[in-house]
Amino acid sequence: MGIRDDAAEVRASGWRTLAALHGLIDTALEKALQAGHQLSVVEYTVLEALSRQDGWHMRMQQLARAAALSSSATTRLVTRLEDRGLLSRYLCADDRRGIYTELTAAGRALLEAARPVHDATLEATLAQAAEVPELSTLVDALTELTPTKA
Amino acid sequence: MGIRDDAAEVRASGWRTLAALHGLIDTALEKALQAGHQLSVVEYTVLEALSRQDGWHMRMQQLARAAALSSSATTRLVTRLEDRGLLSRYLCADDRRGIYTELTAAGRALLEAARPVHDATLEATLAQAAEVPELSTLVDALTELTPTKA
DNA sequence: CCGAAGTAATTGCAGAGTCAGATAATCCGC
DNA sequence: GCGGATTATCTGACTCTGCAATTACTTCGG
Repeated sequence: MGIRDDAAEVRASGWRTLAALHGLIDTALEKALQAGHQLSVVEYTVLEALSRQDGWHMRMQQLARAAALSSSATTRLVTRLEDRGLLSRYLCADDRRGIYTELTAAGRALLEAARPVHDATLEATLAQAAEVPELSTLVDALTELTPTKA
Repeated sequence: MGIRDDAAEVRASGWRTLAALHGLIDTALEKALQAGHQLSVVEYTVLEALSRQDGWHMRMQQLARAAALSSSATTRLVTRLEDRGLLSRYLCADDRRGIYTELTAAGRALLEAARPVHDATLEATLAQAAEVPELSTLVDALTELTPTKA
């Protein structure tokens, strides 16, 4: 029981804070995107990831990593989006096991329509989190991160 | 399209980083706890939250907040844990709508057995994340947070 | 060139989450 | 102290996820 060292407790506490902030943002985005455009956060993430590959395709596997999903979940997610006409699948010539996905015009349009909602919600939620003592430090750290391509 | 300001992009990028790190840790903990003690991360979180109320009960609602779950999910989660004999429910005398939950001896024992696995996995995963350029800054920030009661 | 091993995507199944609605108990104005 | 509004929990219907098994294609040693 008391064998636990301080460092472990610090890490555990940090992890709880991270999880709390993540949950807060995730829930807020989920509601806003759902209400405004019938999009879940993962769906938005996928569209966004694809758009950043501008004009380019992405394989299912890359998409799975970008969305932090299993490949089976990715298959179904892509199917849902394809059914809604937001992206299209096509076999790739050089490796016919692979399947590429590409945004359709409708997909791009929906993404651009949803982006302001996403960004505004994110900003508002971060501001709100900054008011919570336990979260403010992490929020500050987050906004000072050097932008990466991640 | 190009109307998006830099600040929004910085926030979006930070959010992606946060989500990536969260996903990494969550998945690692999930696997480790599942493999070692048939516990999911939320289940561990609930046991841990209860233990920090030492000897004290917690209402379903508090538990729901602590685990970032809906109340219905909390009901089922508590039911699962109760079926495994890890905690017990009991009505509270002063407000008979409320239901208190309390760790059983078995629950405490399992938690103490799982804690080292949890802590070690957390440490290892953070170390691993620190090696990833996009994540290292956030990892550093996280380990320097002042411990809170959150 | 052939078969074994490895990789990409999909599908069946079971577990766990949300929302909406039901039930039960408390609180409050009259 | 009675009826309506509120609050706490639970249940039913449905969706999404991951794991394990399946199919299809590529790669590579002999």
